[in-house]
Amino acid sequence: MSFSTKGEYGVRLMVQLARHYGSGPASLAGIAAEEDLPRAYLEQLVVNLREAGLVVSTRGARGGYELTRAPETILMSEVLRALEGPIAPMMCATDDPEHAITCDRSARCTVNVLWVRVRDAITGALDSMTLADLVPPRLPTSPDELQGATTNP
Amino acid sequence: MSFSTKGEYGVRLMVQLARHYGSGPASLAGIAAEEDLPRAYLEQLVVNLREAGLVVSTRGARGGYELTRAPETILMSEVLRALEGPIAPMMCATDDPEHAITCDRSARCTVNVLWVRVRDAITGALDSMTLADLVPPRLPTSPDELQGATTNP
DNA sequence: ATGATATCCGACGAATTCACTCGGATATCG
DNA sequence: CGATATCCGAGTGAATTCGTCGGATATCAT
Repeated sequence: MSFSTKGEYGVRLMVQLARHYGSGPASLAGIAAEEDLPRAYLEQLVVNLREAGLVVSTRGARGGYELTRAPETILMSEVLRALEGPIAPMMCATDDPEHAITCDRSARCTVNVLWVRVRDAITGALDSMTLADLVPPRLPTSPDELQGATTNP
Repeated sequence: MSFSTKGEYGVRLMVQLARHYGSGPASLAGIAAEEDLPRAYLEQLVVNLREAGLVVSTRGARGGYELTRAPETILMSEVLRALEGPIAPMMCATDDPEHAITCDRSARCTVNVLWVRVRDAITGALDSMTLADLVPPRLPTSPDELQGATTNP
């Protein structure tokens, strides 16, 4: 019962992109270095994020990835769905109406309600957080930050 | 992001034991037949349930397994912890204080709060349900059920 | 006592998934 | 042109999952 590294690394990747939000594209090589993650593996993860429309890429030198929306508007449920597929603690309780599989036991199956409740609990928690909630706050101790940074813009 | 068949089969096994609760031990062979599950595999799962003190076994002919407590008092969180180990969507957010592993990134890691919230959501959902909630209600349509069964005992 | 029924226990194995790596094609900036 | 990136498909070693199998032990019924 756990998320894979796809979810873990992907979320950390997205947090980094959130930090760079508004300052042009960030390269995977840079993020891989900052987070100490395998670059080639991130390359695979980011495909899902791009296909989900959460990030856009610009190719070539000085290229990279950036968020398509402000971090405050990106729900963690969206991120994890993109990375790990539909949220479903059991195949008979999937999030995705497309992949909904009614098991042959559906009639007499009383266990289903358990998985549905667990699923709803998970999606509820993920819906309640945005990427912005995971971005580490800028420490106001550094003098050069007092220039443009304001706590109440 | 899903539970394994260990969790699925184990819960179904426990539901069957809940149905037989009070009528002596139920054999794995019988349950495997009722639920259409591989008997030899159930044998492995039930070890965890026994070690967790949720069931007791009686060996020999007419033996089997039975719940150690009433279904109403058995939380689903207990069942799934016995079957799948500590509830932890990520290793840095485990349920079990023994296995608590503070990752080396703990200081600067802002993502941890996400997994903790997800974990708490899951455990909350599992804590809110007991085995009794998953036992299919007896249908009152059968005449011979009207004898001893009452909706308000 | 004997045989049928069960749990108990360890080992084994096939299939799948995980967590990557590698090589090269394509696009863009300076 | 050349450095820097994304893009894309394929491959791989290790681990996990999902079982199976064989036999030892314990108990009940006859």
